[in-house]
Amino acid sequence: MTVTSVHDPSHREALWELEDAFERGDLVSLFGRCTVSYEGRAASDLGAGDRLLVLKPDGAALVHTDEGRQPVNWQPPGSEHRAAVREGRLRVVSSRTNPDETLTVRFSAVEQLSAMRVTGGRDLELHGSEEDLRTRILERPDLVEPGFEPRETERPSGAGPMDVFGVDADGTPVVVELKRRRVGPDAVGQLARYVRALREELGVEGDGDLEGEGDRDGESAPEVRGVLVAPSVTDRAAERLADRGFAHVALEPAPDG
Amino acid sequence: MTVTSVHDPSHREALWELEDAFERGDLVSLFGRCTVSYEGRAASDLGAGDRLLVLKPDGAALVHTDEGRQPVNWQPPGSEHRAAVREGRLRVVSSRTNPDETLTVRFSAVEQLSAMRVTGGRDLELHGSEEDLRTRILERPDLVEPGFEPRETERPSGAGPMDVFGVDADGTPVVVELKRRRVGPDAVGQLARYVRALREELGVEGDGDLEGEGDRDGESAPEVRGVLVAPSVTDRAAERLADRGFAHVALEPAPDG
DNA sequence: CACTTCATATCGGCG
DNA sequence: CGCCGATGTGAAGTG
Repeated sequence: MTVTSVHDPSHREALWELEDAFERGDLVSLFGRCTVSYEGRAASDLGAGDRLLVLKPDGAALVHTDEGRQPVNWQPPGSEHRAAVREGRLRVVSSRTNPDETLTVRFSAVEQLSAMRVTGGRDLELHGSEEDLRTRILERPDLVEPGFEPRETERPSGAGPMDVFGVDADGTPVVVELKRRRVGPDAVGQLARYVRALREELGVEGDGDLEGEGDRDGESAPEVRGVLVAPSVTDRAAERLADRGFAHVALEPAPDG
Repeated sequence: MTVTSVHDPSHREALWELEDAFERGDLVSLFGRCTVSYEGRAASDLGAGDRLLVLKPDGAALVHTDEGRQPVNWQPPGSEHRAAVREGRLRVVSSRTNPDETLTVRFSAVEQLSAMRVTGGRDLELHGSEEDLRTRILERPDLVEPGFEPRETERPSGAGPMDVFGVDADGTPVVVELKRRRVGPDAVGQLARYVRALREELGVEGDGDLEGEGDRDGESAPEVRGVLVAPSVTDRAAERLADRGFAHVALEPAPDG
């Protein structure tokens, strides 16, 4: 039997089933009327109501209401689950250290408890990620611009690793920042940090990070260029790109949108 | 009866129960052997295995394995759930528009199905958020620095609303950026954007965003100051704060850690 | 709607 | 274990 299920169990029955399930390493689903409290990185309290509590053998705990993709309360993997009957209620506690945090669920009534043996694949094949975008660019560098030559991915810098480093048709160093979706100003800031770090590393004067310094329009170009590759950018991001003298290349992770 | 539960149902039985549950607006929990595919913002495939599928009346769908806080696949609230029996399997499809995306779960065998009527509170009382940190500072501005006077929260600027705007003991404008936990360089970039926008708005020359311009050490101070309030900062963030001439104030959302 | 920012973000990779 | 950045991030607030 891969699933054990009890309907409207007493707290004692529920406790036995829970402890057996923990022992077996089963995935547990508990539904009933409960209150929830959390203390750790923050603190929270949730009044009485019907919720679905999922306890995973890796230590994860999820409290779900009838709304939202996110659990209303949770505990990350690596926690330890314990159960007991106290003051006429079934108490389930999940806690961990580093950081210290504890989730406590107190059931006044359990309406359904299921313990399930889980087997089978967990490996998800995902397509359309930033890595796909990088692969696409390495295979067809001209999509960034004619004459672009990638030299290195994850190239280290004083500001962290840059997505793609290369040179343009003139041999000028180019820092490329990749985003799989439409981006805001933060991505431009990220690109700017890498460009700045590389300018310092190469001892390039550049024209700095400020707009309107006056020596960009015309002949003097920055000696390290920044290119943001993303499907699209917000207006604010576009302004900031212009300020910094960076380019935007509209490109999706996959050939079609 | 607030919970309907069936063990090892036939696909037909499961389908009836599912359709009834959708009709009633119940929360559904389905466990069994299945494959999962998604297509939308990205695309993914997941081979056969035992998983827990949760279907919420608000349109959210969650596929959970025995590991991780996050569902291995999901569909956001606002989606529409449909079920059918096709090719000897129970097929559950959840889809939405804007963006167009579809989650498909195909069960070769359903081992447990529960439909649960959910009532009761969803309102979580949370403490320790950034808003708590703001409240703390507004009540005790001296925690930022002696003589600090908050003037406005969420003050608009060309770079978006700043957390707290005020003046220091000398009457110099101060932009305060709040973070509830330890921060990296991105937070400094965010603060820098606000400071810069305010300098432009006030027509202040300032000393720019670049370090080493030479006119900071000594008499000439920036005419708009930036202060980052957070429990702690990373080394890289500290460097960047120093570059920009910004201050860090170590403070937690709540009086104790 | 789009844009921006917060989150008990979670998660993975690297040093 | 801390730092850093990606995520089909999600969710809230605002214009």
